[in-house]
Amino acid sequence: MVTITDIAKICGVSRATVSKALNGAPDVAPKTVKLIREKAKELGYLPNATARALKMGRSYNIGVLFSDKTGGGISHEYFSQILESVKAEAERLGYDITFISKDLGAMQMDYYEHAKYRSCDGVVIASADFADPAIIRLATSEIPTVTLDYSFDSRTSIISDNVRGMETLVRFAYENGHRKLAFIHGEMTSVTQKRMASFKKTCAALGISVPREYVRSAVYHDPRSSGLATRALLELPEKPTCIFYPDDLSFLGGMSELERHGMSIPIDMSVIGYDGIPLSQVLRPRLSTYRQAAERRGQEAARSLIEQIEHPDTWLPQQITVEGELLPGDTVRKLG
Amino acid sequence: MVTITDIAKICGVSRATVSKALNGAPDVAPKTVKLIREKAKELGYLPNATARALKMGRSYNIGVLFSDKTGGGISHEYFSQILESVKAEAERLGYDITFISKDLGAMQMDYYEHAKYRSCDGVVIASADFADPAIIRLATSEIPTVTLDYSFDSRTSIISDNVRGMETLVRFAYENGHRKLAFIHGEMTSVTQKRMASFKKTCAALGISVPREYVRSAVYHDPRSSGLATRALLELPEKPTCIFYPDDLSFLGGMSELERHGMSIPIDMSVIGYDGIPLSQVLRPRLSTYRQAAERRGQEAARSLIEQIEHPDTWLPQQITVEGELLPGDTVRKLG
DNA sequence: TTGTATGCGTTATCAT
DNA sequence: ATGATAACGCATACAA
Repeated sequence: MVTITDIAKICGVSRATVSKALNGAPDVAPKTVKLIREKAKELGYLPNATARALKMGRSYNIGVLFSDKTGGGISHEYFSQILESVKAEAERLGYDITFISKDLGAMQMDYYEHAKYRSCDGVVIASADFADPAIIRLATSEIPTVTLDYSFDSRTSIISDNVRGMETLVRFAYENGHRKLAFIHGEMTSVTQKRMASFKKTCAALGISVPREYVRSAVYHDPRSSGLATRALLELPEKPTCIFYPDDLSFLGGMSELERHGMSIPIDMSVIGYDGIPLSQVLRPRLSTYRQAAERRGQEAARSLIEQIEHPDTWLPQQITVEGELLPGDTVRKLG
Repeated sequence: MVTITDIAKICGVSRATVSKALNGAPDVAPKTVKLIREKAKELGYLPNATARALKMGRSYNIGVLFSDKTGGGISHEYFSQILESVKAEAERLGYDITFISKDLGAMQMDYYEHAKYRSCDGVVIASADFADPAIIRLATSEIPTVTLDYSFDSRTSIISDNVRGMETLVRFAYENGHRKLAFIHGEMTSVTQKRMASFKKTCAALGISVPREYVRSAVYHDPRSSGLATRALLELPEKPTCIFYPDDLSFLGGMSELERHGMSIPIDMSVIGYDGIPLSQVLRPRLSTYRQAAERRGQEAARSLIEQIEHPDTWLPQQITVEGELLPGDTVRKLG
């Protein structure tokens, strides 16, 4: 391994000078800089991030936290899109990313400890159970953090406009003549609460009454449970004309169930998803859904986290709302 | 930050003793160990991976390389499954993972340099363009590596049984009475070559002749291009009875195209995918495909890489083949 | 403009 | 059984 010491010897200067020259310090003679840079390149010198981190107290490494428990593991398209955009933006700004988890090998540590252990400059918390004490510990620690879809006091968060999103979808169904709307929701997180409240509020504003039995619970990203909820809805004496699903993936469970009943979408039943993952627009008919801009959200998360890391003095916590958009698709039938 | 120096002071011993006690060295008095461990816990001491890495020359950190160019970005379900399983196995063995990419921030480095810069103990190379000089440099360097679906000389690789997989699928179609098989393939990688060769060889063995125009090219994980290929097949005077797609996701493009032509699967056309991602079995009808055990492959990759890192003396390069399995699904019609 | 000295937190060697 | 010391590679305050 080539170190600055090697370069110093060859160039006949001190290590300090090499370090300065390589880092663009102003107080080194131009020709010395040139010589050093040339030799460094020639020898294939590479800075050692580890040593640099130890010395500077900055690792240029940010943690990313995906707790799979919530059904938001990285293999779900929506979250992998977020991961990919966080990664891209972080790398653009010169940071690497490391996954933060519980229990690394034999040592048992919680999220906070893991992040400290790896000297992460900050952590993006995506898809986690925000009631978990371990998450709370991390999010309220001295480590800079950014959370997605949940706000901790005096912390920055990237919030999707769940209220507006759901309102948009309900109005879309309404404008297409639907008055019997069924709502299948995921686990009771704060996101779920917002969407459900917005659903009910918008319905009320439009003069639509939602019977108790039109609201069913399921699990996010789990087609099976949404399939069961769909079946229950189809067994009602008075069926809805449009079903809202917790997310696009969950809709697939409903799709199967509808086909099993010999029903065609949207002729016999209209459906609406949430998320707007690429898959939803590849299906035929295209799913009517609300697109949460995953890339923009991941990018914002990384950007604002690094902003906080690099300018802690001028930084202020904020809730950044990233707006989504309606993807009309073809699964909501126009009712006479 | 609590360091061993703090603990040493409080316990009235030297830093060396603390280090030994914490790492379970045999030459420390049991009661000293007890005292030190207690105080460490009390103070909330955490080892510093950075300092440890610098001193030991081992980072307990492995790189993961997904080059997006190949259309195998992490947001594709198959690759995110691999990522997730690599992560799980690495963590189980006490390693963190870091993404390796080109061009970190302002500094431009190639993959090899990035891995060195972060002191990775090894790298899992998944989904890359193996003709890329930068990949070759990394894979033939002194850094331990494991590749997926491509073998470098004297390196270990995790190979999926593409030959057997394709043979299985062709025979499956044959047994269901199909004799007119069309084949849509992805970009010409070594994997593609193997699958195509196996397709043709198996057809030949079964006495099936494959007209030139039944073989079309598309792009992996790109429904659109497979849709176009499908359209071309449907315009032939003599249509095939069964279409093979490059992968499950690509099939979705074909699905749309078939529906546009008013054709129903599998009544009017049989189709076969590849990969066996969860999505494929959520669709109705269930896709007939070949499941590559992504989790097992990711796990094997991590396991064998760490094996190599920790026991370089007894380690031997090997090609590990992970077998897949036929998922019969319901998209291949039984022909009279 | 350049060099010297020091320390970041840890582990390893060799005395004591 | 314990401790003093050096070293890993780097950046920086300060001296020259």
